[in-house]
Amino acid sequence: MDITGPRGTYDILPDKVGKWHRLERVMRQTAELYGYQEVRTPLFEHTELFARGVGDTTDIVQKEMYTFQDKGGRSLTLRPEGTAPCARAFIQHRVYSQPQPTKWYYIGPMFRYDRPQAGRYRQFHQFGAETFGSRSPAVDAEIITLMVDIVTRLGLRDYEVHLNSVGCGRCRLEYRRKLAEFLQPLQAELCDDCRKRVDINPLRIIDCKERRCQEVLTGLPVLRDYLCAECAGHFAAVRRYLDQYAIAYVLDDRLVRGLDYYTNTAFELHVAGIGAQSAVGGGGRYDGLVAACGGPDVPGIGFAIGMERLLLALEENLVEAVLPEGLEVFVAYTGEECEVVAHQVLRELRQAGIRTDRDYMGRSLKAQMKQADRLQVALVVLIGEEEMKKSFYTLRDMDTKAQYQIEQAMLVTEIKRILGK
RNA sequence: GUGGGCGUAGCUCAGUUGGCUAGAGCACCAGAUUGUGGCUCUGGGGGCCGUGGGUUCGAGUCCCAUCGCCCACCCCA
Repeated sequence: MDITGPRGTYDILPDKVGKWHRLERVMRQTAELYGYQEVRTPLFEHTELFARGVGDTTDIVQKEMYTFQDKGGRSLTLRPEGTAPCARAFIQHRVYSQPQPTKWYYIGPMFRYDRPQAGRYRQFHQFGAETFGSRSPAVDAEIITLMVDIVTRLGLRDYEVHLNSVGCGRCRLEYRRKLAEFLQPLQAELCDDCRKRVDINPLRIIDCKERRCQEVLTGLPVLRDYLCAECAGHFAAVRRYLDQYAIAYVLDDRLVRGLDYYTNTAFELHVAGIGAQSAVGGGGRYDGLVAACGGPDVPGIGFAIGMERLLLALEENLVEAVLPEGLEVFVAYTGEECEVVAHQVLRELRQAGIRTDRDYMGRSLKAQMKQADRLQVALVVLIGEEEMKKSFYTLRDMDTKAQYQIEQAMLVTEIKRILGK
């Protein structure tokens, strides 16, 4: 075998799928508890949407997108995140003309071309929630509360919520001046990336991970100190709402989102011990995004949770999986003549809503019993020559090993009775 | 894009200073008085030892390349 799945992808086989069902179920239930409704958008969009909606100075757009041309020559991109597609759908269907706010959630695969490592894949899954249409700080708090609620309901215990505010365009203008003043004499000491960022996107320098940069940057002015009165008030209100619910968080000066349409609140959910990629979730307010995508001036805020990372973090706290609906009855038979009858009985049981299977491997009766045992069925219907001759079926209880003859016409009724159906 | 580790049966792994038909456990299949499961016993199938070159009388074992996986940098979920 030399064909394998593409790099950075993986298969979720049946033995693991129960954990995913559980994740998805809790996420949906919790979001709906908060009044969010599911939205499903395409897995690919016009490349332009992400260039504008994510920002073309970001790593995502610059080097991580799966972009291709379709046969009509359009440039399309597999979605690297879920917010821009939501904004697009919000605008395209003029949802803003409905009563606001609009509260949506989504769940599904995202695609980024990046070197895989622990907790990082090229196709990965996100749960996300977005609220459009309200500037209220109570909404910021709600969205953070929802994120925390989901992970705690799933059993996550050791996590940290990081919180910051990046203000609005006006505050940042002021801050950028201060930042430029501060960086001016230090430029030569910054890393190559940061030297480029000085002009393109100076805010990104703040959270540069290069040790040298971090040393150079001690004493860097803190963005939060330059918030305008309105933004400072908004942030204070968000914090009050979080405190009211006793949602713990740590203020993080280095938590930044660099693009112009990201405003005010920014937050991330971190978990230690799942590898270098400790961010399990993150989000923030993006009051300029809808307008940037060609819509009206409608504010928004949202977050996304990386499901693979959450699963990693949950592994130790053992998530109980949703168990699949196992089989209830196995129809065993001997010989060709009985096979035809067994096939008919199989049909009748299934039509009666009883989860039933039979042998397709030409197994001996002994092997069929073994298979029935492996499948963990409660009952086996045995159809052999003797049963045929005397027109009955043998019904065996696999737990008690009790076995008795039953009139053929009574089989379905009897099985239903035993199974309590 | 950069660096490190690893690649032997379906799975988890052994495989001595390179030496005869490459092993174990689990799984799978078949038997153990011919119509019956879970335990036990016996037997069996299954491996281009990631791939391609090279060194050698001889390579799973050494060298080179390549691919893949894992981890880390960068970045993010």
